[in-house]
Amino acid sequence: MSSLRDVAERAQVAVSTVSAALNGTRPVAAATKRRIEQAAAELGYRPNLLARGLQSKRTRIVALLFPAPRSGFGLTEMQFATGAAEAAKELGYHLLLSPESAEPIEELRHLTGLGLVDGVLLMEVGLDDERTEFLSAAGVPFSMIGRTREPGSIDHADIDFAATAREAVAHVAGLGHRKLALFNLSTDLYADGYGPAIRAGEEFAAAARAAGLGYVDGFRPGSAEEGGRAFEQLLAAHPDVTALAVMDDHAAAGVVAAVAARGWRIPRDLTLMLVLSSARVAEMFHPPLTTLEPPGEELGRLGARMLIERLEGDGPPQRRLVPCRLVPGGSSGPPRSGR
Amino acid sequence: MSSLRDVAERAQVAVSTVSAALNGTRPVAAATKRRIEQAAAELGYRPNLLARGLQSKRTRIVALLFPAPRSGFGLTEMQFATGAAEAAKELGYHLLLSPESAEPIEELRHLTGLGLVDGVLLMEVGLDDERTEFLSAAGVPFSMIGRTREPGSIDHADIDFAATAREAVAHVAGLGHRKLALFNLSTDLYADGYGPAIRAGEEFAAAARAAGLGYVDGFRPGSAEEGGRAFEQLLAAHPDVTALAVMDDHAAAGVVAAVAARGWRIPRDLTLMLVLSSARVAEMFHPPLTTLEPPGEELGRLGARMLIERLEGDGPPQRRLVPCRLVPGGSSGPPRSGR
DNA sequence: TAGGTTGTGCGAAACGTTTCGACAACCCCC
DNA sequence: GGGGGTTGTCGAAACGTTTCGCACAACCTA
Repeated sequence: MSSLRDVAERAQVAVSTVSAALNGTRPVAAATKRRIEQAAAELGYRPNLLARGLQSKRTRIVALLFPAPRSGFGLTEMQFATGAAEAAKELGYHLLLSPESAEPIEELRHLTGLGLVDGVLLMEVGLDDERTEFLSAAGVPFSMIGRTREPGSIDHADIDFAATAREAVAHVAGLGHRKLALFNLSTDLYADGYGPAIRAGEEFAAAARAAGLGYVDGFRPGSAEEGGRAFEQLLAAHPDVTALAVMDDHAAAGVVAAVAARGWRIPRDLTLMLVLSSARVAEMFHPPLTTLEPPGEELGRLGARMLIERLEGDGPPQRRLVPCRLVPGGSSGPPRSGR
Repeated sequence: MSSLRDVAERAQVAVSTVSAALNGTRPVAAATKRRIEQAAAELGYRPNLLARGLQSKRTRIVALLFPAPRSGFGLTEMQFATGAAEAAKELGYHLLLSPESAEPIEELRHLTGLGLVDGVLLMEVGLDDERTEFLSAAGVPFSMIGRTREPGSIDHADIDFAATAREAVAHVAGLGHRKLALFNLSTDLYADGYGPAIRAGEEFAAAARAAGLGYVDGFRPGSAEEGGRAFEQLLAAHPDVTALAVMDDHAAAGVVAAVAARGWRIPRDLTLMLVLSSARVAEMFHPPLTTLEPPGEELGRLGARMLIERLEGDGPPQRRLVPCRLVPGGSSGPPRSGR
């Protein structure tokens, strides 16, 4: 690899002049500059990021803290990573994929102590997340995909659950339904204070109320079997429910099976929506399910972008909420008439 | 951040001694060493990776080249990334997630010219892959997940298609089936010379022949609709096929629907297997499909590990082939009797 | 013509490591 | 008690940048 010195020699100038010319950090005469640029091009010069980082204290590398995949992990989490990596690249940054294990704080201390990364991007943020406190205290710039209970002045990008719920409610209300039920994520996650589970629950309730729609809540099936059982219980307790939103895709599979088992058809007898799961999964069903697809890639992009903007200069804290995209499938229809 | 100099001052020794003591790179008296270690611990010293890399020409960072997600992207690709990141971490390395775009060679030139990464991990390797030639010529260490037509002496980890096919064939043969069909990946991928598609096709044919099993090939449905149609065509042309392996998960959904449409049941009338797709997807079906699940995480781990081993010292080129894991579902049974 | 103002380029220091030759102290043994 | 070997430590150079003070010429202004 050729270095700044090689370029300087070839262009017959001092090293510092080359640096200045290439970075535009201070004025250089046009002729000199041209000579330097040509020399650099001829040598195929690339600045050494390590040397640059060592001197400038800025590596232009950010880390994405990637939790150990829990069971429900899917495409969305991958999209966070790819979206963030792409956004970083567009802005001239690099993304480090840092798996997290059981000792997140210790690892964070290690990672940030290395001087390798300028900032950190957090995903799968809990309602109360010790990592945010650590990073704040350590003075390490960071942003979140998701959010804590009180994000305060921390940059974050998250799903707009309120808008998502409104859209879902409007969708079924527009078809004439009068009563909607929500199957939330599994009890385990819910009990952990998993943000999306909590917020989706709250916002669906609020949206239904605002729309004057009947609403049933409280089921949290985490598997196909539980999904089927929950569906039967739901109908037993609330026979007038005609539309159902399901957050766990396995549970949705169970519902589909239970619907078929009782001789019903979708969407004739039930309007079924998949919430926070990807359309790719929804297409696997027959008919393909109407889906509220989380904007994984965009959230990843936004998270990375706001982190980098914070690194470059400071503005007010940013918060970006993006609603899920409603992908109509074949599982939506008017409510079943009479009984 | 405290530096080596701070530690040296506190321990009352020279900087170079601290370096030697901490890295064990040359002997240091036990007492001195203890003093140094204590000083380091008290200061919470962490070596600066940039300075270290600048000097030693080794950053202990490897890049995973991540292609722009094509349509069929799924969990497996994510597992490559997470597996590789974890393996790297265990070995004291870091993983850079580098998205690829339309100009892979130019990007590769850029990335490797920066001096930031010690080596590169390639995934989604084509049968003829220009990236391998570039990297070889540039002298950049790399390994592959997947393989080119002629991997030669390049380290790689890939699916053991032969063993996978044998296992699938043995599975259905053991149930009494006499004739098996394979629905390969979509025509687009196949025509691109997508390795897994080609190799799976070859190996299934070979395994069936070796087992004395009838075998039908040539279908490449890439969607649910195409899957259903292919299934009807298959039965029309080969009514004696009783077992079917499908590689595209959407196509599998179409097959399931077509089976139901003609009043058949799985597994009573058809044994259906999903190949190269994840069990998580297979569970979405009713009944859950028997799956040959690709060892995504392990391949990621192996790829990273063999790259790092190559960086650390050299041995003979490594090749590791790992078969898919057979996850029995409810879609396997004896062949339908008579017609 | 003297003094100030630009415009341009240079050299040296610094970032935090690793590496390597030099060297002091000590021991052993003749 | 001095030569030769061993053991442990030091200091300086180097990696490839960026940054900053300074030098020097040319030009303008009074």
